[in-house]
Amino acid sequence: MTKKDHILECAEELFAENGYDGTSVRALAQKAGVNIAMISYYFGSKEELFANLVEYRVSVLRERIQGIQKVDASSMEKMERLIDVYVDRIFSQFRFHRILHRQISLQRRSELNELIIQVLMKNVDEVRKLINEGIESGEFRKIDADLLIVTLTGTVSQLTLSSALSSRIMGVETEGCYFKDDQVTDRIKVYMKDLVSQLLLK
Amino acid sequence: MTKKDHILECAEELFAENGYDGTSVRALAQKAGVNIAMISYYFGSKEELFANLVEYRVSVLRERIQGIQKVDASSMEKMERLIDVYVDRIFSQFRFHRILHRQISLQRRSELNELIIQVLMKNVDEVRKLINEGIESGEFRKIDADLLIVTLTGTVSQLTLSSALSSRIMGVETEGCYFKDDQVTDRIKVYMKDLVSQLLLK
DNA sequence: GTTTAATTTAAACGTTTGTTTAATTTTGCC
DNA sequence: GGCAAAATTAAACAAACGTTTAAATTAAAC
Repeated sequence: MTKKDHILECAEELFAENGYDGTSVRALAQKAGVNIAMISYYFGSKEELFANLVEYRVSVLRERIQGIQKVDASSMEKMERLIDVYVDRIFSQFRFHRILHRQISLQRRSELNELIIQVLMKNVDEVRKLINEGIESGEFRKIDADLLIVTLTGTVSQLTLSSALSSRIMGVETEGCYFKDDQVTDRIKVYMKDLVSQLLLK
Repeated sequence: MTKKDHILECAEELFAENGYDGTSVRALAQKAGVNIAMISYYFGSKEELFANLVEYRVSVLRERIQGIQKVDASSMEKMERLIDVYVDRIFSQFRFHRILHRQISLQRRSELNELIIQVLMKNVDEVRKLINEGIESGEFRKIDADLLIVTLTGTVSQLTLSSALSSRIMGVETEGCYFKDDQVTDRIKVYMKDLVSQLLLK
């Protein structure tokens, strides 16, 4: 891992903990064990570092979902596979996911936010296609596919973003974080698969 | 409205837009049209102002839900009423809701975060009681009530927090914000009622 | 081994931050 | 009207911010 990547990893951790504005360049340099000038040297500015972090992570975002589409299976089987992939992926990159959604939760419109939304919408379109195919083939009942996507992403986002609250709701102790507890992630997957089958199957 | 309240309203707006760390005391004073020293004069510090804002808003949080419990109705009717109340309430205070969840999405544990979670958990407990009563009476099928709550709050949070994304998903133009569009809120309520009935009824 | 470029450093840059001061104006009360 | 309390002001505070500089060190190339 290059030093540049190391700085990005540290930035990811600090941004997730304290937010973008709450993280100073000095604190980042100290955590990464580099001189403060190295941030400007590598990235130009703090904001460019952030943009770099987004690009650093989103490149793998879409491929997984597209992989599901290609498999020859029923729409419900695809949906279940989607849930496995989605939950695993978000949970394994929960820090980045947290930063991403904290950023777009700011109302101010920036180019960075536009970029983030564009990337996420590509994934949304993939999922919507999957749901609508199920509806058109008659396998699924008619449902507001848009809002179902909001529910699926919203549920997972709630679990990752507000983990301090969610762990209390679920009654699981969160030494470290529950994302890495297989028992908990299984519980979430089982629940979400039950959710989509109840909502989609006739 | 007192001047103090006026400052809190302005703070709510700025915090929702730029985040807590992203909002300077000077910018707040300017928006509120008061001298910068008035913030310290009224609240002591920026952080105390934030705590004051939380208390300013959460006092009405619980009463509405508790009101539903007292009505003599079926569990499903209560759930539907809950959705109406919850969606209306969050949407009417979407700025505050945004600030609240942005705050607890920070991993650092502060007394303020503990306070927020405690308040929110009281509401969670009310809803869980409602669901579990329906299950015990046999009206509802057995379901992971904890995660259903995560889904309900997560869906609404996704709609309010990431409104720029959600509006794109739903395909609604968001001149101003869609929270005030009755047609959209109705669509959301209809969807959520369908969701709970599909998930809870046998 | 010398030279050139890349990397790293300590120090300082000018702003902006949250907060405080001390003087001034406004308000309410007798 | 006079007086004490409350409200408001402009100015300044030290500290922290993101960024830049120019010198020192390391690495690579010939």
